[in-house]
Amino acid sequence: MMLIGELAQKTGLTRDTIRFYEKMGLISASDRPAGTRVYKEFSENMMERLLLIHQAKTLGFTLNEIKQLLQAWGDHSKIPKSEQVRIVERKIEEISQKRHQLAEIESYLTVKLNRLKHEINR
Amino acid sequence: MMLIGELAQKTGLTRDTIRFYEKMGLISASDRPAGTRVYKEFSENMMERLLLIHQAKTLGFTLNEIKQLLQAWGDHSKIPKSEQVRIVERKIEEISQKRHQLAEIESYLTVKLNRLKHEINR
DNA sequence: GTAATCTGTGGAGTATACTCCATAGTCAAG
DNA sequence: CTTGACTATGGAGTATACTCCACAGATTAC
Repeated sequence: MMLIGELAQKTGLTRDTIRFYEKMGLISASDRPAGTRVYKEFSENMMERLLLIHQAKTLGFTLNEIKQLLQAWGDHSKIPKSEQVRIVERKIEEISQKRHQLAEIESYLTVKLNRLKHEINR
Repeated sequence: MMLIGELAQKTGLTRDTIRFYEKMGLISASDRPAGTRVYKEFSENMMERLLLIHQAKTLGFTLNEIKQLLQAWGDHSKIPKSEQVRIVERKIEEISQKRHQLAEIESYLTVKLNRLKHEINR
């Protein structure tokens, strides 16, 4: 368990971003009393979740999409298992599509690159 | 050559989005006089470019990143060829990273999926 | 025991990428 | 020759995802 500063340092995200994600319900924290106030404590699990969120974001998923996916495997999820399976299956399908698109763009860029190199050696 | 309505219909983007991209310099148009005003005409080339832009966006690239990339192969680009090569090479590298990340997330999801299915058949 | 650094809250502000609207000119169909 | 569907421009508004700030209490290092 760790406080927000340590979590920020370990994930490379800012405290504000982490608080934003917590308010959005992407991650959860437990309360730790501190005098008249309450600090928030985060688990290793939440640290890994943050890294996953960050990765998914750079791959073009929105926070709402990610949230829906994360809810599909919370043990206390109210979503029925069969529905959870459907959500995860759909996400895997989307990922496969994205990989296909990346391959397409990559080959497109490779052609461009070879043309450029050819122009240089002329 | 076509006007914006046809381009919108063919790419699935809205006119507003296309105008926004044009103002941003992602695509270009030629002028076609129409009385006291001027309409804009777009080539097949620009249509394909829009599809590429759309694809790149769903893969997590920002419009500014895409713009930089597109500028790297404009014939009238002021960027030296050697620099163009570097830009395209870097993009290809990023794409390869993204593919790696997608593979990671996919295997993560597949594990989750199997666990869920196992829980159902219990 | 006090200064520096941490913590939370609330709210305002910013960047990106659109999206909508009002106004007004253009053009093809009947 | 008018009506309906197209076009452009300028500017306001929206959704997403942060980012920053002021304030105030908590903790650590000296």
